[in-house]
Formats: sequence, C-alpha cells, structure tokens
Amino acid sequence: MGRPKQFEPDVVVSQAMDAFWTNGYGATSPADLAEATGVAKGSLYHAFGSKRALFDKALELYDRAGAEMTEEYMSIPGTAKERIRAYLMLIVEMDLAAPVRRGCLAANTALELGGKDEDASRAVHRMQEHTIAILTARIEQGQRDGDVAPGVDARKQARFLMNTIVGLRVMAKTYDGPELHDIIDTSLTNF
Amino acid sequence: MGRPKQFEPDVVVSQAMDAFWTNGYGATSPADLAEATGVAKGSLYHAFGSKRALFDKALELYDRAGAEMTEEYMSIPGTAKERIRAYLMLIVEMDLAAPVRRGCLAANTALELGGKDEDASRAVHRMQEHTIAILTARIEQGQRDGDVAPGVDARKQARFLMNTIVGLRVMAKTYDGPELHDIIDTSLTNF
DNA sequence: TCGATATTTGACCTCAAGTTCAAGAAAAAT
DNA sequence: ATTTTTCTTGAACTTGAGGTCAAATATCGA
Repeated sequence: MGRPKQFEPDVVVSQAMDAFWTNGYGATSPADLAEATGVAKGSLYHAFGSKRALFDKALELYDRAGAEMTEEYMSIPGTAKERIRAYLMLIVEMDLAAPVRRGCLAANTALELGGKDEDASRAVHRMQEHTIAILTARIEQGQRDGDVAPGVDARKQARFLMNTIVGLRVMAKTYDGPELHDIIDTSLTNF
Repeated sequence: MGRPKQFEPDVVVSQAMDAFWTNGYGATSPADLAEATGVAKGSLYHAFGSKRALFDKALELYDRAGAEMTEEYMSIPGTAKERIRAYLMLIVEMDLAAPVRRGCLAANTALELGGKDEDASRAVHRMQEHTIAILTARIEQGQRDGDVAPGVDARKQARFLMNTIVGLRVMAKTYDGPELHDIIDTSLTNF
C-alpha cells in the first residue's frame, strides 16, 4: 500500500557509489547525488536518511561487487601466480582506463575518513580482510596444486599482496602503465 | 619600512601542514588554520593569498622534510637492505605512534585531489620521484658495496619499494603493528 | 613628529552544504 | 469515492566555508 517507489534503490546506490568514488565522500554534495541518481534530494533523504547512510550502502555494494570480481578472477584455471598477476593487471588496467583516476573507493575512504570516522575505518578494514581471505584461499589452493612452494605463509603473502594492491591504486593516480607493470612484476618475484 | 610580521612564515606553514595532514585539505577550514597557527584568518590571507596557496607551501615543506629524513636514514652505515628495512620500520612506527592515524600527506593529497587538481597531482608525483631517486641511489650504493646483487634493477626495485611504502601508509589507517611488520618482511625477501 | 609603508584583525559578504518539511501525487483498502 | 498510506519534490532553513576589506597598529625614513 502507499505510493510505490519511482526508482530501484539498488541502482540508486550504485549511482551514488560512482559519485562518491569519483569525487570522495566530502566533496559529493546532496545536490551532486540528486543529479547523479536522477532522484530529488528530498527523496534521497526520505529513502536513505542521510548522506552518510547512503555512503554506507555504497561501501557495502562496493565490497560485494569487488569480492565477486575477485572470486571470479581467482576461479579461472591457472597457477596461483598466473591468476594473481592477471588480477593485479586487471586492477591497474581498470584504473588507467577510467576517464578519471578514481583509485579504490575503500582506500580513498580509509584516507579521507580514517581516524575521524571509526565506522568507516571498520568498514574498510572488513573489505580488506575480505580480499585477503580470498587471496589466501587461492594461494593455499596453489599449494595443494603444487604450483606454490609449501613453505610460503599464505596469509602473510596475501597481506603483502593486499598492500601492493593498495599501493598500486594510489600510485595509479600519479603514474602510468609501464611503471605500474614493473611494480607488479617486482611484487611477484616473491613466490 | 612597514610593520614587521608578527609570525615566522616557516613555522606557520609547518603548523598549517600539520592541520592539513591531520584533517585533509578539504576538511581544513580557514578557521581551523587560524586556530592551528594562532594567526587570524585575515592575516593568513594577506600573507599567503589563499587556502590553496598555503597548502602548496605545506606540500613543499613536507617534501623537503621527508627527503631530508630519508637521506639521513639512508646515510647511516649498513647494508642497503638493513637501511631500507629500518626506514620502512621507522615510517610504520611513526604512523602508529601518532595520536591520530594521519598517514602520508602526499598519498592523502593524491587521493583527495588527484584527478581534479592537476597541480596537486604533479606535486605528489614530484615527491614520489624524489623518494624513489634517493632509494635508487642507496640500492646502487649497495651494489657498489657488494651487498646487493648486481642483477637487481635499482630503479625498478626502488619503485616497488615506493609502492610498498604508499601501501603501508594507507594500511596503517586500518591495521596494526604486527601485520604491517609482516608486510615489510615479505616486501624485503626480494633482493 | 609626520608620512609612508606594511601588517593585523574581526566584521562582513556570498554561496553552498546538509537537512527538514509541508504540500502534492499515486497506489491499495474500505 | 474516500481514506489511508507511502513516496516525491522544491522551497526554506541553519550553519559554516572561503574570502574581502576598512580600520587600527607598528616600524622606518625624513
């Protein structure tokens, strides 16, 4: 009963995510969000409560979408090293291909709100752990497959890779393809 | 001629740098800057022209101070690997010891203004190149000293280390000592 | 001592951010 | 057809950002 929603909340969240991703949390105004989503400011507030609440939804979506992509990429046949290299390359390509260097929403958020906003920090931490878990599983898989040395500490290696990824996505703001590819190569001489 | 300045521009820039570092460029208001420096808003504008101009000065100072610290650290006796490990550890310790996780001003700036503000991006790129140059020199030094394998591409290795550092300073916003130390260890198994 | 020059400051201005809200509009229930 | 419920929207509000300015203040040269 009542008047039905004129928009799909999921797509609005997705559009909002893009806006936050491109401009950062602080620099995205309610007016910007209204324009990005095609939904009037008032409606957004009615539906989501506050800018911050919408942002939370956006982060949640970002986590889900990212994890899905990561898992999909890790499940393609090949050695762990091959798959991880391809994954790192993909990230870099995507960052570079985008019309504007927006980096990683999670990292951006960590830097912008980390410290001030405890909830945001926790959300980012969760996302990172999520990715680390997937990478860890893939490395352990590689050990079972025999393409990764048994002595490698999968979790530590995964954390290191997470660090590399975070670094790459920041560096992608100021560096170009060749340098970033070199970094990937050097990162993978490890295992 | 004229009334003399009541403040030391250098220390005001330094205080402003701290404010920007802690809160980010966008989230630091002229009022904040006035409080942080003890100089009235009007005077700041008279002396520096705009918030952005002050920020430029702050970045410049950050670059100088950072480079100085890096060079000092690299000139302490020891192998390249030892010195670089100590340097990475130092950075992490400093990040963790600070009352608020502020990370790296350059990286923060890259993420906050990168893309929108071409000048800022260039400034950050310059700083990163500065650090890379110092690291490259130290690695080459290690090769001359015989403690780094001759086959290592010093510049690539230095870029990789820069990436690791950037990553660490973001990760320091959401992770603690042990994990970060592990990342450093893994990063240094390379050469 | 009087200009001339340069700095300091709070008051003031404009504009936009983030939010609230009252009035209208669309569906379901009666 | 009316009521009930829920959604929609632009207007309106409060607050603070970023910046300007005129008046007051301090030093130097004549």
